[in-house]
Amino acid sequence: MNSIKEKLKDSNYRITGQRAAILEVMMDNQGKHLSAEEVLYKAREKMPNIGMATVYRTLDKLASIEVLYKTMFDEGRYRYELCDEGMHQHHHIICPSCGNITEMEDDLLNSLEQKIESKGYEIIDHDLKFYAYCPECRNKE
Amino acid sequence: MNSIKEKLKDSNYRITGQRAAILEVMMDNQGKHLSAEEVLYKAREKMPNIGMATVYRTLDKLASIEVLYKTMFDEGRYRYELCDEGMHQHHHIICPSCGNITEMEDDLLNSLEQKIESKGYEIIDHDLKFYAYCPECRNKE
DNA sequence: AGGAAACTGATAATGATTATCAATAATAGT
DNA sequence: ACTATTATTGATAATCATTATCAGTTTCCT
Repeated sequence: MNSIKEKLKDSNYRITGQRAAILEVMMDNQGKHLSAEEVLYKAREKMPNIGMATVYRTLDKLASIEVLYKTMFDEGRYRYELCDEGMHQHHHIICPSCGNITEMEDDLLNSLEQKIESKGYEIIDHDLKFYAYCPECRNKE
Repeated sequence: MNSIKEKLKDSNYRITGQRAAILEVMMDNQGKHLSAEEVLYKAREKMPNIGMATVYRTLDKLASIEVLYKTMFDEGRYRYELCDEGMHQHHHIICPSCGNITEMEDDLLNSLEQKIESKGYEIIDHDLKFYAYCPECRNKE
């Protein structure tokens, strides 16, 4: 939490009650992938008058300083998730039935990245998603 | 082209001038990833009165019968691309500078998919994207 | 040719996100 | 602590991509 505040200050961002509330929400929901709307409602439990524009602005700022990941899960809106310092490559498994998003760690992509870099590219990031019915949904049918 | 028309008929879809024009556009731009807006303008060169709703409807229908891929490239809108029968796993490399999208083929993910399936998931699809400066853009600086 | 059903274009509606702007609050320097 | 500077806020309007509506048109089967 303190290192996050340092990051904010380094970028000339101020630490406001609203930002603290949003950060709290993200920390309370570590490992989850929240939409801006979900963050708004959860943040209003802590600060009832917080506005939606503030939520969008804050989430984007936090993503720009790499405190949050901002990802589009093919449903037409972004979701935000707290960065996990320790985790290196983390991929997502999305269940088309219940919508649940599971994370998995694996360094398999390293060799592919080397291949791409050997062609002259400079890789910044990657994004790997699997669309797969989860064990729970498969059993329901 | 004929096999595509078969697919349309099998799904009770009619072959109209508009659909033929859109298919032509997609075939003229094989390997490219067009937004609905781009398809609209290109289709209007062949059929000036074609409406945007028709483009959206047709692209979605063609994606539903697996004639097109529909992918969201993290820019807030979908892009469409003609399916290539022969290609198995095809991934995308997106240059954040010029926006160009390159394709690559690689079957590396098979082993990861097996791992996921052994946990009880039923994989439907996957999506792997690399964000990387392309050789051309790297040289410009 | 005729008729059921699918399709079309124009337009309005939606949903997510972004821009605007006057009022407010956080920080640095005194 | 006080103040000036500047970032930030909430409300609202605007934007952008996409979807729904609907009356009129076209396709295609017989």
